[in-house]
Amino acid sequence: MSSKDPKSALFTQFAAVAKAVAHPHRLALLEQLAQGERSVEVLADRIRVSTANASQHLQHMRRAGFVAARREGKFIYYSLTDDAVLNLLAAVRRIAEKQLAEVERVVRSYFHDRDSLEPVSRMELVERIRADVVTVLDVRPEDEYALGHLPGAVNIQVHELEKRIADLDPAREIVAYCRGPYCVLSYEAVAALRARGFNVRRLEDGYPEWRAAGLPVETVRV
Amino acid sequence: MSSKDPKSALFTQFAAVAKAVAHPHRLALLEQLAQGERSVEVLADRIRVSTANASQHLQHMRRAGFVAARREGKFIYYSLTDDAVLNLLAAVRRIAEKQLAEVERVVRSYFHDRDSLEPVSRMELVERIRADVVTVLDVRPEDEYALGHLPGAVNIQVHELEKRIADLDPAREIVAYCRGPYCVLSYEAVAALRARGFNVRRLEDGYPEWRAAGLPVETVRV
DNA sequence: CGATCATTCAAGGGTTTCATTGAATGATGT
DNA sequence: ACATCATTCAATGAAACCCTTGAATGATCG
Repeated sequence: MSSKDPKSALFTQFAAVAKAVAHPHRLALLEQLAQGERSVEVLADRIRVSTANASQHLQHMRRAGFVAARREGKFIYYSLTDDAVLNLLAAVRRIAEKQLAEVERVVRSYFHDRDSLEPVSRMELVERIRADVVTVLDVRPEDEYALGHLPGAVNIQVHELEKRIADLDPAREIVAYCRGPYCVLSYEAVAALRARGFNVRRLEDGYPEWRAAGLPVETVRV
Repeated sequence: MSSKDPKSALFTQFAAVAKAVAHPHRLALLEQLAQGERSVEVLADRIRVSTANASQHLQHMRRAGFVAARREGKFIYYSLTDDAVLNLLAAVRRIAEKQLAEVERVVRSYFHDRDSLEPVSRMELVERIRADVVTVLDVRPEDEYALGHLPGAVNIQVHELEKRIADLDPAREIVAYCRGPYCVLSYEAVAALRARGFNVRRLEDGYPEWRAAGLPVETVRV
């Protein structure tokens, strides 16, 4: 490792960083961690892998400096150490979107008819929140909402939309958001609410990108 | 591959993109390609691997959409398909610099005393070129210079500096640049010229970053 | 056409990575 | 102290990756 010439030693280090994001499970873990701190068990459960497996991947990323572990009681909470990791993920996504036909295909078949949903940009949403002309809808699970959400956002999960439809003002435009650009939940919410006649659009990205952009967030007090 | 659920299919695609940069040789190839088009043999020679091996890595990256191949005569020239790849590399570098102590150590021991060299930012150099108060010095090999260089740059390689020292005006400040932030050549040039009493600094990045930033470049006519 | 050269292909063996399993660790609560 | 629970460790086998070697391809040139 350090017996090679310095130039290739550097490339070896850079490659180690890239390897840390070069596995589907690790990307899934990072997406979860971008929402906030999580215990190993919760993470393993969310991405549907065994606890031991999740633990191994997390340690791999800890060695690369991507995540940090904190013990509290009998749980160990992992979190991102640096928002630069989000930039790396964004760079990977951008290339994948542009260059892999396969991604386009998957996205289209999964997020049916993406274009018709006309996503709202972050800046546009900032304006509309200030002008108080939109209802911001957070469709993530309650615990993620509690760890942080957009200012004034209402938290209703997709499967509860029908039950709590009365909480939404049909006269106001709604902007729904979720975990990130590839999170399904907000697509589903938009589809469901449109079927009910609401004027609703998606935010282009999700909560982590909003926070990383330095825009204000709220948390639920415990 | 496509039998899995769409979410993990997406992550698999993203991981494939990351894997394309997750090997030291591939990173080295990309650094070379960032300078411009190159044939397989030249690339293999530059990074000191066998032709077959270089060919394999190049094909790996072609499958990922990073590079394109063009046949001309009996040579096949590879080139970057997209400047977004440079963003990805920059994101990897930034994380490595920030989080891997090892990188810092290697950089320090190799690029002795980096800080004392006070790099010049791109914007600062643009100003100084416009004011015509600097000599811009390109220390890369002649063929890379020919493919593209900063406006008005003089091309002198490090091993020829002594011979051509008369070509440089000792009264003007010199800004040296090279292939990229981790290219040794410009460090060596700065050290050599300082020893001769010149007022000389490095450009913070290199030619590829300059071009990717949309700044003007010149090429040598054939 | 036949020779030559750059590149790619195909097969091999060696190494690394990955998921699973069951045991070990370390903190909590009785 | 003992039982419990979350996490990590260690070992195993399977799969993926990587480099080398030698043959195949496809273009140029005599």
